[in-house]
Amino acid sequence: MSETIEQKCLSKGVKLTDQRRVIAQVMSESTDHPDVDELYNRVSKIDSKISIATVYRTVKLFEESGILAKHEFKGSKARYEELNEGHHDHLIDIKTGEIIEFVDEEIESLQKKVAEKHGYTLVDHKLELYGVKKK
Amino acid sequence: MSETIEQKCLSKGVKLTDQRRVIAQVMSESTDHPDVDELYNRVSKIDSKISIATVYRTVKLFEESGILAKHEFKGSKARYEELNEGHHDHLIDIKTGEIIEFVDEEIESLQKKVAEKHGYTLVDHKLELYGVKKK
DNA sequence: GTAGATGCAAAGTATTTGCGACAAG
DNA sequence: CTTGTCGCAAATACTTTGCATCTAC
Repeated sequence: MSETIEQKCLSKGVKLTDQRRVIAQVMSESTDHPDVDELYNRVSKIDSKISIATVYRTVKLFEESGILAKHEFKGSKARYEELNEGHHDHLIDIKTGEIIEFVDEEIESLQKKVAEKHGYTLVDHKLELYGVKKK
Repeated sequence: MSETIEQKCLSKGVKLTDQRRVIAQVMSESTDHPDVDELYNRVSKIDSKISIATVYRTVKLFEESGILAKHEFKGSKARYEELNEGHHDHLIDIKTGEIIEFVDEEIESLQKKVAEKHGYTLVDHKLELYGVKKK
């Protein structure tokens, strides 16, 4: 098991409050990719006094601190997931909305190569595959 | 030179109006990837009576008809570009916002392979590279 | 002639922010 | 103590929509 979100906050100098601890806990326990509304719902069950403004402020802060990753999949709201060492991309089922995570080293290295070819150093990338389940 | 947007509308059964013709013309002449506001500005210079609601309605219609492609690059507004046969992905300069188009067949086929491996048929994908210019 | 398009302003979403009260370090 | 955070409600940004009118086919 790697560092918890709380530990990451400490090591990155992000002040911990009760609200942030609850949000961190909920994100850690989420295996899906909740949007802010959904996250707010889950957080509210633990502490109903936390406002949605705080949830917005916190996910933004965590994102800027490299603790959470924000995804804006096709035409839907922003969704978040915990960022761990293992980078991965997403395959989205366009029928069900299910999200599958995957890693493909070959694609990763080709991306770097493409950027280099155009005189750029690759800093970040986004790869989303949209598909339908084969019968 | 390939089909104009007007021709595409005709072949796809999209009714042509003066407003749509102006929007089509502006998009054809744009070599960048304008957002709705910018498109509205350009369109207004030709016909100042066209409303922004019509611009929104038209880009949506054109997108659904496969005439325009909508992109939602990191944290910015939706941007549009004309869709031609040649599919391509984007390399975005994170310093200047400049957008470079590229095609890499190898990555394309690997994407299909990844989807297949997970039991999916690839329907669509999004690949964005973010980089900084090398000195 | 009729179904669909337009302009306008009002209504929706998603997200951010000003401010006074409050809490972490 | 002091700086940053919180909750609240209002504000903002982007996009959609109801309705009366108009237009392409």
